[in-house]
Amino acid sequence: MDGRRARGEPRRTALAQHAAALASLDGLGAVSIARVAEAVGAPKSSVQAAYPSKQHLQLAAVGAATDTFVREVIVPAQVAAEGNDRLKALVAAWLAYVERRVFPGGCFMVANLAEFDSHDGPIRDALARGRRQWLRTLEQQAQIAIDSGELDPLLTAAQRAFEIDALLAAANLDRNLQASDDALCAAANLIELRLRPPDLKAPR
Amino acid sequence: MDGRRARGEPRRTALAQHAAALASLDGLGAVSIARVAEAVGAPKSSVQAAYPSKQHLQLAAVGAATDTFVREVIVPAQVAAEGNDRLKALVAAWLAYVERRVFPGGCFMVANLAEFDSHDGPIRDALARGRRQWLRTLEQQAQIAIDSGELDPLLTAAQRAFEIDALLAAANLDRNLQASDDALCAAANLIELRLRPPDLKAPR
DNA sequence: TTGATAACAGTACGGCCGTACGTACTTCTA
DNA sequence: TAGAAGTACGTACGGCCGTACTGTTATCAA
Repeated sequence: MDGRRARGEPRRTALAQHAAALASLDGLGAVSIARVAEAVGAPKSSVQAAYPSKQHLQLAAVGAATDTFVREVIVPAQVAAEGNDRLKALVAAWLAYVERRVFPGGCFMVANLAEFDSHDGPIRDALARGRRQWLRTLEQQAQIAIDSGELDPLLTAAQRAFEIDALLAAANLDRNLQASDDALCAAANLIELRLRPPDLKAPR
Repeated sequence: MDGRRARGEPRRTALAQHAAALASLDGLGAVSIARVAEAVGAPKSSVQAAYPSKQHLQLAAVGAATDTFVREVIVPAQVAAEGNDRLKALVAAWLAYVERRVFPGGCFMVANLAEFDSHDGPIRDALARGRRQWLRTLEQQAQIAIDSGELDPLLTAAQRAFEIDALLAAANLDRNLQASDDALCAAANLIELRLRPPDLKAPR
């Protein structure tokens, strides 16, 4: 335990969180050392003291956003039973995390993946890793739901995960474009329909 | 007809197309006058002569991309009969347009909507307008398919359009992340499943 | 023919950015 | 106790960018 390093850590996490918030609005590319410094009320050189380069700061922002995502979406859904209930809980937690504006620009991942999907490098790797973990979480629960007969086996677990993520990302986009939460409700309804058990496929 | 203005138009369209290509890779925000000028081998001041400001150039890039999208996706699908066939043709044309790398970074709209969905202004408006047109095109054909019994009325036409667009956008993302066209095939399979007529819902 | 207009090219200025240093103070280590 | 390491701040430099300004040439209208 090094008190010298520990002393600077609160500032580092504050910087990373502010950087993540900025990135959710303007994209990681627009996160400059000067803007983050201004956001926390510190001189530019202090930010540089905490993170040796811009890329380090960007990576820290991705890390902070990933932690936030786990805390706000993954963890709350753990109270639900595995399978379809957990799947629906993950969806509900995701929509709530976007609606609550944990990040001012909606979902951090959705906002930044499109920007870096064509640039290889550590930032894209970090973003892609987070996305894969999220998809795997969905896929695991979908597999359980399929195995237990809660979900129609017409679609594989991977397809279920892909579909849910795609609908959520599109809902995030429409919410930001329309400046209204209606898109989130619409997506919730649509996903609910898609997650109905096989025997409810034709309700009447 | 003014020959002076007509003389400069090829250069303007060339600039807009190069700008759109750059934007599909790095985002519209990273499209600088200097980079576009270098891409076409002209001095910076010539680009400024063609477009009075950076924003005009960005708007022209959106316009050029919209035209390209219509030419490469909307028009080719018009040969299919209206309804489910047209819907499948639109999906196939979209996937082909991404796979052929008409834009080097995949779909121009997907790449830039996330960047501007939180910044109001003329650029966001232009992007949102293109998106709404695309969704309306899908919705119209979905409505025809529903009315003629080709699609399960469990989902509304708007939900069908939203779902198809979401799956395509996610496919574009995965294609870029994995640098492989498998994601496009997977999305094609999934959408094909989701567009099956009602009597094929349970094939066995 | 003359003057206006527009396509081009060159130059220059101010702004923001990332980064490299230099410095003072605190904390751990040898 | 001396030195290394980390935080924090100030300053300065070079680079890229957007834009303004000037000038040249070609076209159209009067």
